[in-house]
Amino acid sequence: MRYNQPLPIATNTPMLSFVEENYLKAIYHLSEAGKRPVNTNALAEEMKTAPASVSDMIKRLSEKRMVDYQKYRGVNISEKGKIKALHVIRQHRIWKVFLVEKLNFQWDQLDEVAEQLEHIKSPLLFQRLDEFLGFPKFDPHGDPIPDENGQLIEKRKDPIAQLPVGTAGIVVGVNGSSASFLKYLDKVGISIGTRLQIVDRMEFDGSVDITIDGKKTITISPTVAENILLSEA
Amino acid sequence: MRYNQPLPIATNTPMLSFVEENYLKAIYHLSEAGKRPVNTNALAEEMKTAPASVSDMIKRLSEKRMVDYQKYRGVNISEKGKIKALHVIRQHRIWKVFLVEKLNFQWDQLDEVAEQLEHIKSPLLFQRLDEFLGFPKFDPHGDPIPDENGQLIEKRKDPIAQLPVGTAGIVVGVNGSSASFLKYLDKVGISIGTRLQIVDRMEFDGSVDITIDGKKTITISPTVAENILLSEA
DNA sequence: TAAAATATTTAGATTAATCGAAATAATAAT
DNA sequence: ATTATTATTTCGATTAATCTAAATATTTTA
Repeated sequence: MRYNQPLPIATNTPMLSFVEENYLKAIYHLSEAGKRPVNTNALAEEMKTAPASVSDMIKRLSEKRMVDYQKYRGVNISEKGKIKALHVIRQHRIWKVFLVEKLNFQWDQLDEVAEQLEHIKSPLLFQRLDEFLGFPKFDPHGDPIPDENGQLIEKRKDPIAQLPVGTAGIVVGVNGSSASFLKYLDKVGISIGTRLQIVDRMEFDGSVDITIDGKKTITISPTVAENILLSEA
Repeated sequence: MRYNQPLPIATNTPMLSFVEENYLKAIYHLSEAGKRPVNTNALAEEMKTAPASVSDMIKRLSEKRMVDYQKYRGVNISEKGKIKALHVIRQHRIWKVFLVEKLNFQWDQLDEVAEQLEHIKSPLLFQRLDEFLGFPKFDPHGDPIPDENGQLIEKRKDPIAQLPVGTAGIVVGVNGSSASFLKYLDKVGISIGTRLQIVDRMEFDGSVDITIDGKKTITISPTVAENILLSEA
């Protein structure tokens, strides 16, 4: 079926269908995680589709030089494919920032919508949206947002619980997404981008005292400390 | 090809593909404009597709009870189809407001992107977006935004040039979209939602004096008066 | 009202994406 | 080094959307 998608703006990389983009994203993620060729079954699992479908699609992506593929040998993403994938990931993460910061979405409502929005074709839209959001570097899960060229400044992100007393950093994400946890963070004034400093740790239970934005100091439970991710800054 | 679209949230109206939605929108618009059955050729023209494709698609939409159709007799949108169409139109216009108000898009860059965004499936997204934008009633072209139920409060919108002296109203749109015209409007402080009053009209050339937001009064040329649309309020 | 012109539909093909079942290759186990 | 197991690919079909060319209707015009 034809997509009625607008024509490519800049045809440096050829236009891919939504589905092709999703495969590329999955291949990228799986090869980052597992390192070395992605096997058909894993991809089928990830894409919730039959292995036969994966074989078909991989063949087509290979013809488009988006992946390197040899029969029975699994698939590796190509340089072109990587750029494409990072492009989609960039758009996905930018939308997530928008949904959380501007529309007050909760963590667990994000992906369903972002997975649709990420495929919108409009460089202008993303430039403007990026600007509107203040050029965010991390999405609400603390994952880094690649730049237009697919450059991705990977920074360590560690739970407060694993950092030494004295460490200062920016909140770049949280683990989990329970509504009550997010409400708690909201109440104490912590969100993505908030600057925290670890001022003390109680040895007997792992509670931590933190200073928020250099203003008030509060004590957080070990569980909370485990679930707030900081990045040096 | 399958869409990988998310499953329908509320399955009161069945899930339609992007393309089906676009046809419905076109049928709705054409039947509003021309009144009475939409003929195949007109639809083919509107959809930039072959008449044969239109026949095929109409048959499918008819099976889904989205249109009433009899061979060689043209097609009428059904009640179900109308609701669907208005839904898409609502989403299109809400996005347009967002693009102009938040991302500073120009009038002529709007439709290309809005036509992609309008098909996103997420009631929550549109609730929140609507709220974020302050529940706008008109899009940047002055077209009314249907509510969630497809109710559409049609209001007259007339060029200033055609309204009598003394009339007050809200700017609900503009004709045309030249960059320089928009820049001019911006300079004099007129945008969607601005309240204007017509205080005088020069008979010899049709220039009009208007008061902007009850504050300053300026004179606009007949051309400008022709291209600013007011709605009573 | 019959012929000419126009509009619409059918028929047969094509492409993207999918699937299940059968065939084949690779890997693990004896 | 065979055999058994598992992974992967091929084959044949299906669905949505499209197309061109040919066949029918409808409408217009003489």
